[in-house]
Amino acid sequence: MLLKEFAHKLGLSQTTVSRGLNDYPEVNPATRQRIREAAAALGYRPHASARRLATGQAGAVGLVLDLEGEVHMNEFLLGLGHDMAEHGLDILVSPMSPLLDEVSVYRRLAASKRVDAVILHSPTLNDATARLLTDIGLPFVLHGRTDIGAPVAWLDIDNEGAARRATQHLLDLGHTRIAIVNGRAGYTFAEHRGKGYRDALLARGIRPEKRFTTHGRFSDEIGFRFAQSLLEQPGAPTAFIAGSMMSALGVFRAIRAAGLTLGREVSMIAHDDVFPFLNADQMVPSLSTTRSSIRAAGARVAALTLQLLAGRKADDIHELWPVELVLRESTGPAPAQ
Amino acid sequence: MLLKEFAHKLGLSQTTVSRGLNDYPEVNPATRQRIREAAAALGYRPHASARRLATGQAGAVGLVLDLEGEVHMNEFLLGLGHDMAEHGLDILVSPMSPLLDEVSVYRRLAASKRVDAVILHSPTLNDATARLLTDIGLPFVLHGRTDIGAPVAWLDIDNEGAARRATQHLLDLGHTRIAIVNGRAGYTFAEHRGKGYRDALLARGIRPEKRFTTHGRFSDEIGFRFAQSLLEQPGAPTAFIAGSMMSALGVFRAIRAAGLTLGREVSMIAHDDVFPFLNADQMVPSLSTTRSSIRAAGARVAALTLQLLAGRKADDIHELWPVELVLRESTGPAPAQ
DNA sequence: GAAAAATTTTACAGCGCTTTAAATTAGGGG
DNA sequence: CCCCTAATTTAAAGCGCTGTAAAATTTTTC
Repeated sequence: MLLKEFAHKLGLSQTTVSRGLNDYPEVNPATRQRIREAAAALGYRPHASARRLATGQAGAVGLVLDLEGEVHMNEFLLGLGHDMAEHGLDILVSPMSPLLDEVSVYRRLAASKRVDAVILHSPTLNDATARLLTDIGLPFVLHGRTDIGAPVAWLDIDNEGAARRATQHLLDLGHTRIAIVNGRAGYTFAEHRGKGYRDALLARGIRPEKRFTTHGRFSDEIGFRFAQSLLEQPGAPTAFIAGSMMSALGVFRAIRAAGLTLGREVSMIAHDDVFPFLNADQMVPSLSTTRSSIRAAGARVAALTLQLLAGRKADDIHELWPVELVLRESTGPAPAQ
Repeated sequence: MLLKEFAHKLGLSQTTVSRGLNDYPEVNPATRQRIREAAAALGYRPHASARRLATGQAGAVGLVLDLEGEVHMNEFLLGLGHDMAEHGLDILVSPMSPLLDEVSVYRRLAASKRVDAVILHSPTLNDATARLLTDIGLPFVLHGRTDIGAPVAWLDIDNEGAARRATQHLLDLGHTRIAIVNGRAGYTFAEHRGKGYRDALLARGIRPEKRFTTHGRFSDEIGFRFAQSLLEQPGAPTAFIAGSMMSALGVFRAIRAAGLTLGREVSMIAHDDVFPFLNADQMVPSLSTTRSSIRAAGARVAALTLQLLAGRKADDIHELWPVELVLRESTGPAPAQ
């Protein structure tokens, strides 16, 4: 049904109906009520494209995803969804494939005014995409952080602090050879975690060994290979920090394959983004983790995006979330030499 | 930049430029070429909303996702993305949250003409959403199958055949007590798998035992609990069929926890949707699987959706993909009594 | 070089909505 | 009961593009 017909049925002009639905103050409350009810009853909804053309707003936010080997996006999306739906904003997803050029994807979104803002994730320390969007003038909210010498709205978790605390805790337990399965080099979260890890070691006078760090996408396989190769070396680590639950599974597998027991001969702390299908608490032994809900982050990013669109300055939108350290059975005192 | 300005720069009329970009035959090839190049060089893109309003096409497909505990969607999206991007179609994702009502989400998409079609996944045997969309008249392509007594465009994998062959293979190896971690009851894929499993057993004169089947969302935890409880019972199963790699992880963990060896005392075949972060081939022992790439399915669903929008009859769009059985180390002869 | 075909242009009517400006109605005060 | 102001409602002008119609121009054909 179109506005014309709907308004006619109500015996009102199109203008009044439109205003009634769009919270214009000059509409008689009783009239507004009547319009609202009729819209719900008859299922009238303004034609999205017409509305967008008239208002000049796209009514959508973009999400350009590099999903290859990505496991977090589901949860993030789940968080994002509710607020966006509530405000009538569409989420427009552009999965990147190796064949697509990221720059042109963004330029297309911007030039054709398909989105009002974009949500960015997994930035590098000096993120090219963030710079591009700044140049284009397309507003964006970053899940993570980057330093591009320009105002950026962001929400990030304290990866550095999380890694530092995890490392400190392992040190407190007497571990001195601690290995870390980190994310891909260059990405802010991975660099921050690396810094927290190294700083904690250095603070205790331990020089980080290069062989104790690996970088890569989070997968069972990479965790397994890294841990397996280390565990068969002399001077093997007695503790691992895993960047994700996926890597933790692999490390766990390698520990077991080496005939060792997690929580006794070898300790591990994993970073847990809180996936419903992989529960650190339910594992045997249960897994100590640095925990931060990526779903909650998604929900908050949605709210921040709405604020950005409502006019709040990007420079004013910065949130750093603390990460909790949850100790369970996978961490124990370092074995005696 | 708007059409008016762009056309002016080219010294052409808006009509010619519009036609040039939209493949009208009456445009001189040389002119068309010039328009194309200028558009690329100057970054001109028609205003999406204006175009949509004028053409009456939404230029987008909807994806209403129940992401809770869902792990497949990433891969599916990745498959979907390329073709959609190539045809300039947006993917509009509506993550469902418990607070949102699915019916109203679809009605909203339809009434406001936000999408030209919808992609549905994980249907039940007689899917309410499919019926709703049929009633509303919103075209859709189903990833999976349902029987609603009306034409439905679908692409599905042969879940029944996959489960049957997996079960048969285990029977061939001498297993008679075979347990299955199935998906949520009522969902077509789970029912089909259940049927394949039971038929294979019955064909060998074995009555399926109720305790050997569990239904639920795919997670490490459910696999673990189910397998653990069965393995400590008398007459424990000697083989498992896991509905997903996630459940397989849990079953594997329970087998190990029971002091048994996968591939020797206990066999397992898992269904593998081919996730980059969880590789059946790389596990120790490597996992026998029924395999079907969900990413490939996504890519094909995109193509089918485009065909549907191009006018192909829904009734004419049915694809059933075979599932391959890949034998690796996790399956072996049933242990002697 | 005229006729026919191909290409481009002008002109404009929408697409369905929002929003500005103008008109109408209602509410008070005198 | 009329006038003035405030509260509501309405008519009409876009938003930027596509697509139809008809005229104008260029190119091709014989």
